[in-house]
Parts: sequence; structure tokens; C-alpha cells
Amino acid sequence: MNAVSHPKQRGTEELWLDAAYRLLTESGVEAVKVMPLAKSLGLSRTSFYWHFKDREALLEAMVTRWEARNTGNLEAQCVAYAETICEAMLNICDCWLMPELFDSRLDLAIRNWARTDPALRPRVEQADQRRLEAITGAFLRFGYPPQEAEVRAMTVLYTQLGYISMQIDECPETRIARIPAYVAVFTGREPSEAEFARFRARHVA
Amino acid sequence: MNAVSHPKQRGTEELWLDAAYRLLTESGVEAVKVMPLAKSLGLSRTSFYWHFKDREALLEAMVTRWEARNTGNLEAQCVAYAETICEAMLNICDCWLMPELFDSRLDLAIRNWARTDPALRPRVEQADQRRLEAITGAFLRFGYPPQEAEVRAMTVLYTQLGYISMQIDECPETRIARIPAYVAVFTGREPSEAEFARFRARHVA
DNA sequence: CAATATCTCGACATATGTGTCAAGAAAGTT
DNA sequence: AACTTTCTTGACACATATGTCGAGATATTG
Repeated sequence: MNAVSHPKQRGTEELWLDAAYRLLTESGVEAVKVMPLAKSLGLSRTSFYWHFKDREALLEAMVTRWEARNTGNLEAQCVAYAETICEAMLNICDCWLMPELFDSRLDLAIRNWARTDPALRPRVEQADQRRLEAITGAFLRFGYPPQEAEVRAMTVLYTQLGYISMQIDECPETRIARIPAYVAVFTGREPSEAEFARFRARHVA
Repeated sequence: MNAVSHPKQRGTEELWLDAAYRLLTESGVEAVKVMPLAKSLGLSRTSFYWHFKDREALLEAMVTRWEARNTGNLEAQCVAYAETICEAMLNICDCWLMPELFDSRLDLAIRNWARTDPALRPRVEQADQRRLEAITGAFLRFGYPPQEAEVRAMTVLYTQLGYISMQIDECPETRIARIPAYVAVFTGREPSEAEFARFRARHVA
């Protein structure tokens, strides 16, 4: 190969990762097994061991992928420009509507996995701590008292997790339409029509 | 045996169920396997098949246990006597503090299981529908407009699920202390001191 | 085109899981 | 004590998973 740097010449490795990601998000860690993976890729099972040391290594790669994604983007949305708490909250809501900002399915899968894997737990807890601080920060910035800011931030986090845990499948329309009501509950203030219009505009492309 | 009715003379069946419950809630369905179960009970693996037709039958029994529990109690709390929406909400919060009213761990385990078991999905969805209607009903009873009542009810449900998904372990003190703030977010009104005192009294025994 | 690095495969060894069966303990009944 | 119902067990048959090895296919490069 010519081109830039050394992006791993022939194909696979990525393929194994993608297939593993699919299984992890659709059926949980327990389903991420080398045999089914190989079958779904139409490859020999043992060929896997050239790319990864063992199953462990593959799982570790999944966690890294997660860490490098969800939490960071959420933090970014929490400090994005906003003139009111409602606008700030709408920025945060972007995460729940844009899969590239926040991968809910992956988040849920990682959490379920952590329930049975002691080694993973601390990493999830650390992520949660960062997220909680980021959202609490947004409330503090707009003058909420610390105690209240924290409970509100928790409500936001829990609601989001509960939503994906329940596997709701509202159409994007319904989901967007409900956002102002959620913002009102979370912040205790009604978003203005202009604020919502700006939000809506971001999500109709 | 003399005594009442026919409470299954010798011991087991219950033992298998309890052990299965423990595994299900601690590690998910995937962990509910006959072999480990037998080991943990100090019994022969094959002895299991006298009590249950197969692994399927055991799992079915778990689902029945769940259905006969959580949703019913939640519905009951939603129609309990209350003079204000805050009091009603505090009644609902009882579920999150009294394991005998609502078994969070079991709820979470069943949901995770349903993610990969198509046969279980409809039963979970039906339970959610009943719960949503029950909580929405409480808001409607106190004059919230239908749309708002539903979003608020969703927030309550999602928050609860998110809370248990995150495996938070606050001490009961902290948890109780935070309740008024949650009630305020959920209902949009501050609970009175008397209301909270009555709630608190129920949970210090 | 030959040498080399990269990747795939089938056979093997091993572990854990499911479910059936017939032999037989153990407890309750007559 | 003899009989029957209730429960437990080990041997067997089979399926699915993990990981190692050496033989070989398939590029990439010299």
C-alpha cells in the first residue's frame, strides 16, 4: 500500500471488531464469542487468533472504543455556547438524537457487561462521574443551587439511561416533539419557541 | 406430612428457584445454567430434571415470579390515597425504597434478558404500558394536561430504571434526603414539610 | 519470479454446557 | 416390614465454546 502512514494493508481486524460491536450491542457480551463471529464473517474460527491474542483482547478493544467516544462528546455538549439553561439543556439533548455524538446502544451494552465484570466497573463509574459533573456544571453555570443542580443532573442521566433500557422506539418526529416537555421537567423552565426552533432545525436534515 | 394443604413435602424446587433468582439478578440470564446451579446447591446436576422439565421451564418460572410482583404493586401505589400530587408522588417513591414493593434488581435482569429474547419482549412491553398508564393516571387525577402528564410519567419511569441501571449505591439516608428534590423535579411542585415527614416516617423503621 | 511478511485453515486437546436413562436411596403409607 | 411415591445419582450422547499448532494460501516487496 502507498497512501498515508500504515493503515493496516489488507482488510480484516476491523471486520472482527465491527462484527463484535454488532453482537455486543445487540445481544450483550455473552454473545461475543469467536465461533459465531467467525461464522457471520464466513471465516475460519481460528483465523481470529492471528488478529487478536484471545477473546479478552477483542473485548478490551470494545471498551476502548466506548471510552474514546460517549463521555467526551457529552462533556463537549455540556459546555457548548448557551444563553439560558433551556438552551444548554437542548444542547445536551442533541446527544440523545445524534448517534454520532452518543451511542446509546453501546452505552447500555457496556453497562450490562459491567454488572458482571468487576474489572470493568471502575471504568464505568469514572465515566459516570465525569458525566454527572459535566451536567451539574451546566446547571451551576445558570445559578442553580448545588444540591438542586446535582439532583437535576442525575434526573437527566437516569432518564436517558432508562429510556434506552426500555428500548423505546418512538419515531424521530414524536421524540423531537416531546423534547420541550422534557426540558421543562429537567430545568423547571419552559424553553422559548425560538430556542426550540433552533434545536429542531439541527435535527431535520 | 400433616399440617395444612400440601406445601410440597420435602425441600427442593424452591431451592432451585431461589438459586436461579440469585444468579439471574446478579449475573443475567446467561448465567442461569443448570451446572453452576447444581454446584452451588451441592446437588447432582441431573437431579434438576426431576423438578423442572428443562432449563426453559425454570426461566419461565422466574418470569412468572416477576409478573406477579413489580407491576401490581406499582399500580397499587399509584392509586393510594393522596391529597396532592406531591403526596401521590411520595407514595410512588415508596416503591423505590421498599424492596418488597418493587424488586429493582429483578426488574433490571428481566429487561436485559428481554433484549435478547423475542418471546419475552411483549410481556415486558405490556408491563411497561400498565406502569405508564398508572403513573400518568396519578398526574391526570391532579389536573395535569394529558401531554404533560405522560411526559412526566415517562420521566419517573425512566429515572427509576436509569437509577438501577447505574447500580448506584447511595446509603438509605442520602437516598431519602434526595427524595423531595426528585419529587419537585417530577411534579414541578415542592412537597410540603408535613408531606415529607409522613413519607420519612414510613422509611425509618 | 523468488523471498518474505501477512493471513487462513483443519486437526487436535480441553472445558463447559444440555438433556436422557435406568439404577437406586430415602421418606411416607399401609 | 413391605410397598410406593418421591427424589438423587452416575454413565452416556451430544453440542458449543476456547485456544494451539503446523501446513499452506495470498499478497508485497526485492
